[in-house]
Amino acid sequence: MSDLLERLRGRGWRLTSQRRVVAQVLDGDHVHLTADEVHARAALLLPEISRATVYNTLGELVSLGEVIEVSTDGRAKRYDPNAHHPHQHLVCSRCGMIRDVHPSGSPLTDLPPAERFGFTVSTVEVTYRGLCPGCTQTLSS
Amino acid sequence: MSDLLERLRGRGWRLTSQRRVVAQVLDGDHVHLTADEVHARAALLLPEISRATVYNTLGELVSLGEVIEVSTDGRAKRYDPNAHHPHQHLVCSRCGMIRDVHPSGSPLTDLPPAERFGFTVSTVEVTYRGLCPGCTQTLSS
DNA sequence: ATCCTACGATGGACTCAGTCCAAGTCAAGA
DNA sequence: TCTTGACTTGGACTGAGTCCATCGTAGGAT
Ligand SMILES: [Mn+2]
Ligand SMILES: [Mn+2]
Ligand SMILES: [Zn+2]
Ligand SMILES: [Zn+2]
Repeated sequence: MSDLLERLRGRGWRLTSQRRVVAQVLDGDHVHLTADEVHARAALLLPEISRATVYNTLGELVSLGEVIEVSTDGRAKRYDPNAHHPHQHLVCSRCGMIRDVHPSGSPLTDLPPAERFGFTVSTVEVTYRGLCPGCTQTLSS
Repeated sequence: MSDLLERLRGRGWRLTSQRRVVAQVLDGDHVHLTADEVHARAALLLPEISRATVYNTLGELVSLGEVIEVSTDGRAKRYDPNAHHPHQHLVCSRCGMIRDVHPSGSPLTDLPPAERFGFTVSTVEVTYRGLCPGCTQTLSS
């Protein structure tokens, strides 16, 4: 994720320790943390980082397109650093676990012009819901 | 929507004036109201109905499958009485307006077994995002 | 028609996620 | 090293939704 820090510097960002730590926490695959989880992990590395700063930084990363905001039903939004490889999500309706998935077909073209009602359609979001292996077992035993 | 009231009676529900009024407010096509909007409209017909009752009734209707809960990003959930005709949603990212749409293709089968990671996948939700005709014009002028 | 009571309604307190703001701090250019 | 505006901080605040003790009433029983 150090290339992310490079890109941010290129955009005129001040490289504060807080921003470095948030970027570090978001590094990896299949990462879908809530803001509070990001805050908790960041605080292990930089104890006095504030919740407000985590929210600010995540918001900035989202509007730069470096992180995707995933809103799952009623719970807290999740933040996904895997923004440069388009993908969809498979969510466990019991425990909330999320996996990245890559469906075949292109959902955007599945919406015929007659069904667009004059909208300028730009993105599509597909969420598969079901039970993860662990929860399937728990509920059937 | 009187058939809805019939079905509810069949399930042992007490037909209170509050439940009747909520059912009445939810009648119609392309209805996607927030809980507070349902409350406001219900209160025109039955002034002292409480927010808690609206939430309770909506929750019950959802778990009976009579109403669908649509969670749009960070805002309040919307409640959709069009539960017996499967459909997806087209949402204006600026003003929040929602239209029902019927994409071709079946998104559920677009997820190959290899991409299911042992999940028992039961539903799929597709949200198309873009600008409605009004907002497209506003932003381009 | 009246009574009974379990189911439902009420409103106010509470939680949780997220935003806002005034004051203090510090990264980085001069 | 100095300066300054961008950034951070913690606490107050908001909005959506839940919880709960208490009260009311739908509808079956008599
Ligand atoms: Mn993802
Ligand atoms: Mn709908
Ligand atoms: Zn699970
Ligand atoms: Zn619009």
